[in-house]
Amino acid sequence: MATKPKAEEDTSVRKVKTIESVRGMKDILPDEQPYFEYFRRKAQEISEAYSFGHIDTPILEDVKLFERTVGKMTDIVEKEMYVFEDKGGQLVALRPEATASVVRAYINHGMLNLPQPVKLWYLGPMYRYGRPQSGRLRQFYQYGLEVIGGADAVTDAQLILIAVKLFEDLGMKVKVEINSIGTPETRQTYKVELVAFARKHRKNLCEDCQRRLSKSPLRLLDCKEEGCRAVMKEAPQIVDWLDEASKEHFMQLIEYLDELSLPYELNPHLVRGLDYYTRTVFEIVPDRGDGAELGSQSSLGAGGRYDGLVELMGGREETPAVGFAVGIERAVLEMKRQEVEPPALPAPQIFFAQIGAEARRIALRRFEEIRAAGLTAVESFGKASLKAQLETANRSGARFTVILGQKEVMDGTMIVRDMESGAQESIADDKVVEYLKKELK
RNA sequence: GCGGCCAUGGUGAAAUGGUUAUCACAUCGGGUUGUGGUCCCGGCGUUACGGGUUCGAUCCCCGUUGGCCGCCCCA
Repeated sequence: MATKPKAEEDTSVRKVKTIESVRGMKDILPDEQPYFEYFRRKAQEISEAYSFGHIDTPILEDVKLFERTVGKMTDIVEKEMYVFEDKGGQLVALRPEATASVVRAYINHGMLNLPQPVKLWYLGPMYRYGRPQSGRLRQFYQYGLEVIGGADAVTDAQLILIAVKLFEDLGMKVKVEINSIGTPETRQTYKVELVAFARKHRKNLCEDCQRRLSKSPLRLLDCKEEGCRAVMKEAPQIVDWLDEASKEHFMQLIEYLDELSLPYELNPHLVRGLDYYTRTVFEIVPDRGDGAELGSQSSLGAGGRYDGLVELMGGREETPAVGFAVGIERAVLEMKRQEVEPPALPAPQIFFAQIGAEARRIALRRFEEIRAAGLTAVESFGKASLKAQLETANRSGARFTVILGQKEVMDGTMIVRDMESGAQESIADDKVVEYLKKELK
């Protein structure tokens, strides 16, 4: 007892420094989880409804996996990948996307011997080391679907339909933009053509586009500068350079979409940043009505066909595939913007309050009995005063509060309080569950 | 990776080169014996971190870190 603390010493004690989360990584707290859970639930429902199998792949992969698939020269691999050497000296990467892993799994597990096409869905965190912004984090969640082993445009059409339906199921308004970028070969010849065209108008292009000319000419197409847009309007369009088969495929896709009465926008300027895409590419963007300006991180989901990827990875030749992925944080941001309310958990039926040590001990057991009877119940056993407990009960929205105090323990009763009217009744403790069930009907 | 804006309690704000940094909401506790949604009272911050200028800095300067916006890129 005799210690006499609180002297000069105490004031000199330095507070321990807090540790912040790592840049671009954020906590998703309970009050935001309803949005994420709502998304996850709807994503799982639709995946299962269209008979996709669930797959989880490792977060860590061999660096070569992404260099080979996403493309060594892409920004994602070149600048944005978390790469490090593990203790065994292997170069590993935090996955920046999941398609490569899914295809690897398809090959590794001999899924080519399964009935084709193989349909898989996944959901999990991805990692890209970029400058964080709203809608762009270094760790972010993606949900995606892959259909491997299906060549027909009907597959593309159905996948686009699923993508749109998912957002509609979530109560959101979205638009879909589509384009075809043909094969790597046709893309190459088109690039040459496009560069030739752009050079002729070089003086009208912005500084960035001057650079893009040599670095990533396809990006000229979606520059937002007015001058560039004017020039690009006249530019050759990739659809006119498609090989016959790709053109045919694209036409079929459009027919299927028309058949589905699924609205879409042809966007000849839509291109993709990952090397593996072929033919169909599409993007899901919010539909906020009357040409409202969309921010730069507005794309909610994107996908396309990647016919060459399986072979590139060492799988069987000519295994066509399509897929798409959704950025869940972006979807959540857009849900909030469109004022979509995720379903809230229903309020509990019962709050259980106790007064005194003896009552608390028994309360613990009685509480389990109530739950076992199928009623939803909450408590705050850590609180002592009845006042504090009733405050908590009130906030919980519980319909009834069951009160067990010293007196009730002696009588073998419990008090049941109707939280709306404030009316209370004393009930024999073996009749309480029955009573509550009747009242809650 | 480049450019710009910003940084005050859990949240949203206010204030000043100088005694105990203001308010609201949230939260916790209390308003005597076991009772909520109203009311009253109280607790909760070394003004992001580090350095500098100054007799003195939350306020001025520099750096760091983080957030936001645009670019790049992408989901």
